[in-house]
Amino acid sequence: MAITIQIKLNENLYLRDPQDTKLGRKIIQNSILLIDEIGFEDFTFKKLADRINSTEASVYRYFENKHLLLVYLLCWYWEWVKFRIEFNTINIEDPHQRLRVAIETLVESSQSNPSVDFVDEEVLHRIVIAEGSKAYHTKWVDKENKKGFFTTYKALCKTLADCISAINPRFAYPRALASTLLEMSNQQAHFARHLPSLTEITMENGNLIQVKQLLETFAFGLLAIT
Amino acid sequence: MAITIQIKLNENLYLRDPQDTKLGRKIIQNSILLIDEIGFEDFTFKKLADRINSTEASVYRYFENKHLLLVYLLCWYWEWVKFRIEFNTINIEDPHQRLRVAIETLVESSQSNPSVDFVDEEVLHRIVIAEGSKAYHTKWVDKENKKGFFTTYKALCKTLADCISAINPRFAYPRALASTLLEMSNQQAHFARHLPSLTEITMENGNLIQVKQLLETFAFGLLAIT
DNA sequence: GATTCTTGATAGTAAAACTATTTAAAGGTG
DNA sequence: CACCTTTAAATAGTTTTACTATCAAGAATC
Repeated sequence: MAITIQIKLNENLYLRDPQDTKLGRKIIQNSILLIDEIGFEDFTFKKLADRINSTEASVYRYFENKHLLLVYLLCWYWEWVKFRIEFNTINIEDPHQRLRVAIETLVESSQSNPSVDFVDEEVLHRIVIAEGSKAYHTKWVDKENKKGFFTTYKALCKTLADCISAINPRFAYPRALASTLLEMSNQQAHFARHLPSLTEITMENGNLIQVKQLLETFAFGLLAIT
Repeated sequence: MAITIQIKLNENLYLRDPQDTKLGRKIIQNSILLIDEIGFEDFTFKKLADRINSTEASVYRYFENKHLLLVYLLCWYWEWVKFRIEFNTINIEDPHQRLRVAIETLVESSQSNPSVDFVDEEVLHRIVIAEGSKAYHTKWVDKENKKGFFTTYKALCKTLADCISAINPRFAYPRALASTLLEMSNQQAHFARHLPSLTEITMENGNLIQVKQLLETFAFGLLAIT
């Protein structure tokens, strides 16, 4: 007996729900590991199939192409983050505290869903940092937005924006600040690792706490004054 | 008689300097237009070659692959922005005013270099907005960073960071704020166009002035308090 | 126990990404 | 200006990626 937290994603993301079958779960699990290892550009369904002792065509039964597989993984991640933020901020009245907890949850990559063993959340977070922006930097953005692929991300942005407006109703850019915080959390981690002169965040002793402080400085700094 | 402003880029970006030959300049000019039209994923050297009545192999003489061509274009853009910011802020002493002018220059995409007629700066700016992040979101970032491909971008970030530190020496994240402003200027424009609920910026009557105000609010809002 | 339905394997095609070789043109030298 | 050298560009490939069509085996249903 246990409570399991199942993540259900937009049906248009896949041809066959990968969570339903053994092969599907192997595809998710190993695509996360493989993309992390070799990067999204070098990642192919052929390489993935070889890794799981299956074939290219079998993978194509689940996902139309590798881009949609990536979007699936990113949706999975944001859905999980959104759940955790909602969970962690429930019953917290003070919007300052809500925003603080939301930011903390956002940068806490390691926390994993115990009921889903085929997703390594920490590795997935690395993928979000390294490849996340590729979800909406394509010529299909508008079509995919219409299909609802970015609904969770937008909802997450709204949650943060509502906090922001509650803290300071006179602040003119709640949604822009919210999306900037979401983007920064990954961007600055990416810079810390690859282009360190673009940020004060360092890789030493885990940049988790540093990113959290950075985001808090930005958010509360902007909201303190009108 | 006229002063011409020539942009010289890192030699490792190309196999043969495209600015030196007629074909090279046609490659630059038409790759900008073609990437803008069909997006970077669909862009191929074959399609480009057909468009300029040349061949794939001829294009390969100038650029190792399409990724390096994109990085070349992005470097071109940032080099031009950097020049304009330096030019526009020269002799301005007050760091507030320097930062204000820098932000304004940053969002002024339309201003073009009269001595280079084969680059449409406005179209190029659209490419930077849509595809810019792909420059350093690859598994080659570190190698390309070592080759100096991001030197200009980093220098631009430093210029802004120095302004920021001059305005408020006690602000703990000058470089992170600088890189965030650089990224935001394109990101928020991208959101305005494709995912409008993520920002207050709208597409109506040109989002130029709006992005400028947004960036100023962020920058000066964070620097006003300690 | 036959049949439909699902799932995975095999074998292919088309296009993209890149190379090697050949041909043409330009530039300089005796 | 004929010859040689150098460089640019075209032709014709190969390999890899992305994707499809067909087929076979096994499970579920009637």
